[in-house]
Amino acid sequence: MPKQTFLSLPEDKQNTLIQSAKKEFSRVPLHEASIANIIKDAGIPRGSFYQYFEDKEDLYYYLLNQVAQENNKKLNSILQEKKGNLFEALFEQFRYMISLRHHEEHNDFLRYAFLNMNHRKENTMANNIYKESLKNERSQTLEMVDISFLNIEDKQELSHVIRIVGAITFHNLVQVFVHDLTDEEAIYNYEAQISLIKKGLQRKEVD
Amino acid sequence: MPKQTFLSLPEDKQNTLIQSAKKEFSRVPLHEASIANIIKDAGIPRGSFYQYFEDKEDLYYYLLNQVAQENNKKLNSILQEKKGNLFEALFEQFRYMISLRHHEEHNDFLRYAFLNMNHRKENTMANNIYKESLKNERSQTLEMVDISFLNIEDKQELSHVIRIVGAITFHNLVQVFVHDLTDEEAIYNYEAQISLIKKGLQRKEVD
DNA sequence: GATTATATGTGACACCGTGTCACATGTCAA
DNA sequence: TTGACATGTGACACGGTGTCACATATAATC
Repeated sequence: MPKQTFLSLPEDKQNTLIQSAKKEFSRVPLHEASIANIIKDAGIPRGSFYQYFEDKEDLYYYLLNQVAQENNKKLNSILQEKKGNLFEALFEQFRYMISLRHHEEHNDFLRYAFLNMNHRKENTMANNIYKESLKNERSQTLEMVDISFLNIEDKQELSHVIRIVGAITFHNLVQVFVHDLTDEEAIYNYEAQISLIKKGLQRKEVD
Repeated sequence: MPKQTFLSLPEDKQNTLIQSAKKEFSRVPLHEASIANIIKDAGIPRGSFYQYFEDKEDLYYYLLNQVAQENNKKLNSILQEKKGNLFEALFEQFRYMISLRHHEEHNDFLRYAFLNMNHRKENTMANNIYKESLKNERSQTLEMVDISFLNIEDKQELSHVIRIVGAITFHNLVQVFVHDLTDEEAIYNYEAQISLIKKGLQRKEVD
């Protein structure tokens, strides 16, 4: 998290730094990005940077979290629209996520995020839904899922469902960027996989 | 891949370097590991290192690939033992993977690998099964799966099944290390999730 | 065995990025 | 005006990387 010093900064100065940071994180993946470039672009001295953030990661995950919160809002609105049907909402959200590639609003920020997806980034993107689902904490998003669509006994099992679809969704998103899939290819694969887990991977006994 | 120079080295000199590398990669995650430490421990000059490997990653993925090949052999033998039943084989393999934590043979090498799992590491660990499944290349492992256990039309769909169970398996392995789960917790979660995707996530219509 | 060519070993060095610290400047209250 | 505290600043020490000119070994040819 940014230090208080940063949050007290006039908004335009915050934005300048954020823009420069996004620019750098869109140029190269996190581990290649340099604070030197960010402050040069933003025109602030090195010492100031460390008044605002702990380090490069601190700034990066602050930005990623902002993006994640936008996505989360989107997911919530889709879930509402789909009346709690998790699978339909997932498709819609997946389509939305891969469509973001074509807007250049976030430049290659998301692209590099997915190309170098790891546990921490995934958790940030998932907005801690994983954690909340485990601890049965109230989560606006989870509350909206209508479990009557799901083949589970109780709400407890929902956390496993969330982890399953989460893992598959992230895996597919990574594939999109790694293999530069077209929207059609990406959606085809994702639908194939979600369809499989919906109906079950195990062949039913022939009675 | 190591350069020819390294492969031509007398075996004991290769091993010294490999041991030092494993030591360093067990001390800290890849991005914090330093060539300086490895060569100091192995007692070889800096210039020599670059005769043998392109860089730190080159060495790291060479080691990870060795571990992956061992795991792959293990998986093959389990698949044979389980007569091609993918799900039973997965359980067994999962148990085996988490049991590795308790041997200190690989020290914390695997631990840091999973704590910082990303696309490239996952792909290396999966031994390119993903790729092979996509391109319908012959893969010893894939050939051993008896698809008559699976709810799929043709062999083509097997690639989606592999990606699904792969994504879930890796997700669970990462959780093991991130949350320091006990063997029991880890197995319980994994079984719950595999069981769900076997029978299907979607509630069957009540006729 | 002498000579040449080719491969491998070596470590000093230039380069670059990080995080810190002593000092400068601003803010605000007494 | 003064002092106390917060914030701004950039030079610097540190540590890591990859390279390059040179040294040494190995092999091949006469």
